[in-house]
Amino acid sequence: MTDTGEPGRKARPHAGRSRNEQARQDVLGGALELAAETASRGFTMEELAARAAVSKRTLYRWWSCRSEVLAEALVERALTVVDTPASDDAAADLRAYIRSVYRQAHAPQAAAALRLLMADAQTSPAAAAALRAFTDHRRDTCLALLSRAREHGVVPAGRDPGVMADVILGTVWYRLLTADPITGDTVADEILHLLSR
Amino acid sequence: MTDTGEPGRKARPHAGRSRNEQARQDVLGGALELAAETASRGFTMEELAARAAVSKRTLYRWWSCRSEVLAEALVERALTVVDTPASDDAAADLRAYIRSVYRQAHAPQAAAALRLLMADAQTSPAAAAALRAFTDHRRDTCLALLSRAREHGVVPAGRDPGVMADVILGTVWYRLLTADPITGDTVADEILHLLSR
Amino acid sequence: MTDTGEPGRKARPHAGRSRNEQARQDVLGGALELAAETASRGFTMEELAARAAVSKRTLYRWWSCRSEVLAEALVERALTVVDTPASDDAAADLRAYIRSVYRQAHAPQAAAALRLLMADAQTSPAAAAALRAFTDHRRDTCLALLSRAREHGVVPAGRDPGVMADVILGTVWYRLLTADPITGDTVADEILHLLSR
Amino acid sequence: MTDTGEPGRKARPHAGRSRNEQARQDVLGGALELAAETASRGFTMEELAARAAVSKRTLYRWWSCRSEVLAEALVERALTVVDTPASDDAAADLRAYIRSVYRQAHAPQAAAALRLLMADAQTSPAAAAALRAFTDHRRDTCLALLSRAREHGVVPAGRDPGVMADVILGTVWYRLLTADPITGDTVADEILHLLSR
DNA sequence: CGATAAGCGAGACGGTACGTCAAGTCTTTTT
DNA sequence: AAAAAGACTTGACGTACCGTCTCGCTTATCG
Repeated sequence: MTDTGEPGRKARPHAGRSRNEQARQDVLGGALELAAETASRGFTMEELAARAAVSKRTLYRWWSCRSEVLAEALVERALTVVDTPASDDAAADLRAYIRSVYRQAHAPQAAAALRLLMADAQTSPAAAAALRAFTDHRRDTCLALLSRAREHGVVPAGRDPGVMADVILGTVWYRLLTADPITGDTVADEILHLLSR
Repeated sequence: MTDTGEPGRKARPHAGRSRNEQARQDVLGGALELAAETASRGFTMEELAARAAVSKRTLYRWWSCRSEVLAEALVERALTVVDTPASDDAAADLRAYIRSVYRQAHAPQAAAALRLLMADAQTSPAAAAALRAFTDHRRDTCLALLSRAREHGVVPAGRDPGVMADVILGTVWYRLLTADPITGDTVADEILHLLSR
Repeated sequence: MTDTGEPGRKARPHAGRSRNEQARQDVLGGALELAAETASRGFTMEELAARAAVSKRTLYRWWSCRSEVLAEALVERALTVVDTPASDDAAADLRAYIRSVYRQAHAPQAAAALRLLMADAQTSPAAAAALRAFTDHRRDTCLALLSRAREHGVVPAGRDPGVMADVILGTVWYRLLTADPITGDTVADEILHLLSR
Repeated sequence: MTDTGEPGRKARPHAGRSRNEQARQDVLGGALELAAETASRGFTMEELAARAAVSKRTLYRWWSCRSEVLAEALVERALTVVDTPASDDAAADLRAYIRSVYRQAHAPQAAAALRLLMADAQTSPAAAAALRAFTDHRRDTCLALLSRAREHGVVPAGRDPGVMADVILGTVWYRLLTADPITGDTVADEILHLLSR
């Protein structure tokens, strides 16, 4: 192959076949779809391979376990992206954040994926690590918003911010895992009320 | 036939060999021990059968799945019993309850069993039902205490009691499932602070 | 223990409830029925207990295995009794005997029971012993008839009587075990022809 | 490859890992060994898997039941191949064939395998089919030899060839199944004598 | 007649093997 | 090198039947 007109020069001249991006997308999308479709029983790696029309070998070449696929899918599809606004109104920012977190627990695919991730985390250190990446990141965002909120007197200064973050995130996880439907923004606002002053 | 009170009725109060209570206890105890010992990976029904020196057939005769064993073990061993005091001091009662719930999340066997139960509940309707029995019961107790606390002005009247209960229980579940250690009564007291007034 | 001076004394010739003859008949009859009904797969002791409305305990109290039940059933129901005539005509006697043996292989219950017996005999010494009781007895009868037939010049004198008996019995067993239907007395007569002179 | 006549055809003659021939041989050999070693009780698929150092999954992937393994082993190892000579002497050919059949019933592995096959055939349609493949093939060979023998006046013309074949094969099966030892070629020759003229 | 002892149904029990399933690895061929 | 296809080991699954063992009758015989 002469490859005459390729301006973007590839540094490695000897690097074999390149990764199939389509297959990657099929796997990530398939994982989310399967998670939602098989919500009551979970899905297997074999099902995922079949759904994505990908060999098991390819699956395991790029991801070590189901949780890793789920984690990457959630990131890739921006399903766990929550608003982290930074307006002048610290109270409104915190409210928007909490609402965003609670709304996400509604989205079928994200909800199903998160539930599987949490389930796997209980019996697999690898899954626990994958889950931890989420929770830590989200907790940091929450703490930052709480910090600003405290500076502006939105939340009381004497309370432990870590506990407040756990209250915000723990309550939504609990509802998610026990399959309680959360309708509207009412619960999110109620939580904020409890933490305010 | 004399048997005046029950004409034509065959009493037959017993039939066949009676259930082996020792085996039952061995299974329930073994499940809790194994849950704690294999916390990072979970245990199988075969492991449990071997540990309890019981045949798989006997295991499945009485329990349909791991979750059912765990649920019964938690009840049998009173590991989920929390204080539900009813003194004159509604605030003290609520505090004692919350502390009790959080302390329980410390006990290695109860904690491990609850984590497995929650994990199974995500992929098995049967496990979800077994888990629900706990959460519903505990939530009811919590709501009753919150109700009294509200009457005595310990917690604000305007807030949704359901959300408050979810905050109390959700936060401890979240810490339990993400394997964060909770030391002392500080978190419990902090939660109560947030809900008070 | 006092019983000092009673060597070889039978303390109690009989005590306790006597055996239930009805149950015994139900088992023997049920075994033959089941053998015929489940000819293509065989039946289990549990099926037999259910069919005879008898407990497994009772089954195993009187018979050690399926083959023993079958053997007793065949004897009890006289299903393996073949004509052993002793008329003046040695040739007619032998013919009648062979026809009787071949006809028996037609009777559904006897045929099914014999096939199971032979199958069990291949993997169980106990069953092999039970089967041997039949084959030996039948072979003896056959040899006696052959001996008289030889004396009367019906069959040649130079041939080994043991082999002739095996030819007569082996051929019918072979047809039975390979599920080939044997219709009428033709095969029996053909066998006799081959052995005659 | 030019592949001129098949436009647009996906050749794809092979894909994926090829079957492990060593494992196959280990299974077939192990089956025969086990059959001979455990002649009095039979062997299980689990024993065979262990003996052949092969997983149960692989066993069941290629063979549906024990009988299928045995049948293939007998064919593969040529243990059921009998001489089918076609010399000028039709009598000698028939004699050689019968002797060959009877000698085979001596070989410990073949004998044990055939006994298990016959036993399974009584309680499993699949095994019956596997057995039938043997018996039919062998019967055809026998009938062909008998036909030639009849043409040359070795056996009488008036007799049913099917019955003669059953006599030859049935007698050896009967001796095999009732575990009677057959020594030397005497029985084979005796059978031939009975059928001759 | 009451004690003794065996028979009996029901069914729990420890075992062994069953045949299946998913996990994760490895090999072959094609791209 | 990556990929699809698929064979492979491992180990757990949940079930079936085995043969044994209570359990609480019932029923016959004998002291």
